[in-house]
Amino acid sequence: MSLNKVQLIGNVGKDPEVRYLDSGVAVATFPLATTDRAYTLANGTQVPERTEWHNIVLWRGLAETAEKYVHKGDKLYIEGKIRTRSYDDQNGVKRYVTEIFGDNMEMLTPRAAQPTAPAQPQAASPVAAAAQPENNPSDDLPF
Amino acid sequence: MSLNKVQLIGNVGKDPEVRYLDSGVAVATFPLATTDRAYTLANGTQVPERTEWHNIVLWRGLAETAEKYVHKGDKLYIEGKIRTRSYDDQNGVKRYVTEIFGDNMEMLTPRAAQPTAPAQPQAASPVAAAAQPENNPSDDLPF
Amino acid sequence: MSLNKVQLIGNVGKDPEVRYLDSGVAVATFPLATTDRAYTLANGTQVPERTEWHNIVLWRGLAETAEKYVHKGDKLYIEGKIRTRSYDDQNGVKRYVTEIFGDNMEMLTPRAAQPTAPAQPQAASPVAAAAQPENNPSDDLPF
Amino acid sequence: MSLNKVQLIGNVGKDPEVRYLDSGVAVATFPLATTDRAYTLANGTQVPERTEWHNIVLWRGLAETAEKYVHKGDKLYIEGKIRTRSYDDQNGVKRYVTEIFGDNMEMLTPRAAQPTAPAQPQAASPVAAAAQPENNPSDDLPF
DNA sequence: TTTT
DNA sequence: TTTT
Repeated sequence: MSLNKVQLIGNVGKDPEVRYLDSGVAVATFPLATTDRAYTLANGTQVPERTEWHNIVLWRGLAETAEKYVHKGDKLYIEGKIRTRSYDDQNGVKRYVTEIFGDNMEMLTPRAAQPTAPAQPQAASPVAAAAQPENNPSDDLPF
Repeated sequence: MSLNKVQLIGNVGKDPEVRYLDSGVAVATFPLATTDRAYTLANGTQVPERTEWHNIVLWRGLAETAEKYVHKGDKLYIEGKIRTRSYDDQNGVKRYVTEIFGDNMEMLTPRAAQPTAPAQPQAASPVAAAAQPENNPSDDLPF
Repeated sequence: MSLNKVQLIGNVGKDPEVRYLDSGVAVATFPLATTDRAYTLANGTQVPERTEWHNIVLWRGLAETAEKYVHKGDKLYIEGKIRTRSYDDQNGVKRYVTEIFGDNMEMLTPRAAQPTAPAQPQAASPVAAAAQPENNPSDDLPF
Repeated sequence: MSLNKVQLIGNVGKDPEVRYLDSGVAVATFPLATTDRAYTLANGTQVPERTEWHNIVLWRGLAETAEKYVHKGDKLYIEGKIRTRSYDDQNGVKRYVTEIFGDNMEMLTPRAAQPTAPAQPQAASPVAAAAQPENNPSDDLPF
């Protein structure tokens, strides 16, 4: 009885940072920018272009794909959910950060010619992947 | 070349607060809860139910519709975009809040029998509305 | 590098028909209606309400959930992909039918009070389900 | 109480065909291909890549944008609704065709360097556009 | 602060 | 063939 879905097409602001939890689970994080075009209102007001930065978080297989194939400047499609997390800052004040937990990603930047794939029959293209059941948190994940 | 889209189905946490800007533009805000069901991982870990609260912001016609028809507890479909806004807290520290600017809303809670509509020819049902072109910010909006 | 996504909120036109393939895989089909409201154009033209019927196809776990819990008249959220299939009609003429292969479903019609669940520890609610990896076709599926 | 939404990222199969109704309203049609990757089932079955062709229909401003900027081979994001239409074939048999009425489009193929825009300050980029209220049918539209 |  |  609930839906929490986000879809973004934007540009990667920095190369992904990938860390591995003790369990071996990969987590990738990077910023993604979406930009609203400038436009002019009926009353003549000019609303300037505006860029929104999204904190993308990917897990497991998607994180590993991002580590290998996603780079600063790439255009990506990301589908996932909104997740707000709280933490205490250095002054002990509770802070909130909103992240997008991606469960589907499509790379929209054409790749340079791939090196001929060495003998990996019927392997699906690695540059896109839907979250597998393993995109579930496990004990040592912070949620 | 950009997409910033959010779709939520959830429950309204509080009656909308509606204010009117000097220009007469209505702005409605209210919290919406989406809930991920509990589930059990392959390894037996139980991940509990988790509720995410979204700060919904509606403008103009949608805000007026919300003022009239949206109530605490209602189930809603909201479509819109993610928007992060910063402000200085009472200590002058920069804070961020992420909001969902809705541009489409569908009310999913069946209404009690409506009083027979008194002579209002061809008026579309008011309980759902897509943002009109006027869902644009105007000078006195804070962005 | 591709996206084919459909999201529907509508009403079930008939109880689902469920069949089981030789492999034991369940397939459910039913029609779902979405309705565009009537509205009046700027030039005064009245565009009447219009209902679109979608052919929903669910596989495996989702089909079994539909068999148990989905009924004519229910309001559903369905997420999936568009799939066009061809067949030869009785005159040997090629015909096309477009279906929605659902991979996520949320039941939006509140259920009558459920009988108290008899001892089924930590089972997630059955009335909503995301496609599991097994929502993949198998040999004896017609695609 | 209803949602009929389609989102596609795919490649344009042919240059758009654009016609103008007597009212001056532009209508563009073209095929768009989305492709599911090949994959291998747990049981070893190989499911081959599969391409789905979608009949895209754009109206008014979007149609004019498509006429100017969309070409065979381009990658597009299209958002819209599913619409099934019937017609009688040459034998008087009723046939159905499912189309996607787009109301939002983003061009994902980077354009060659644009000729320097001749003095048109603050004009929004023309290569993307959301349907305006005028994306409504008018009397002389076939629906 | 909602709902199941 | 649903629903408001």
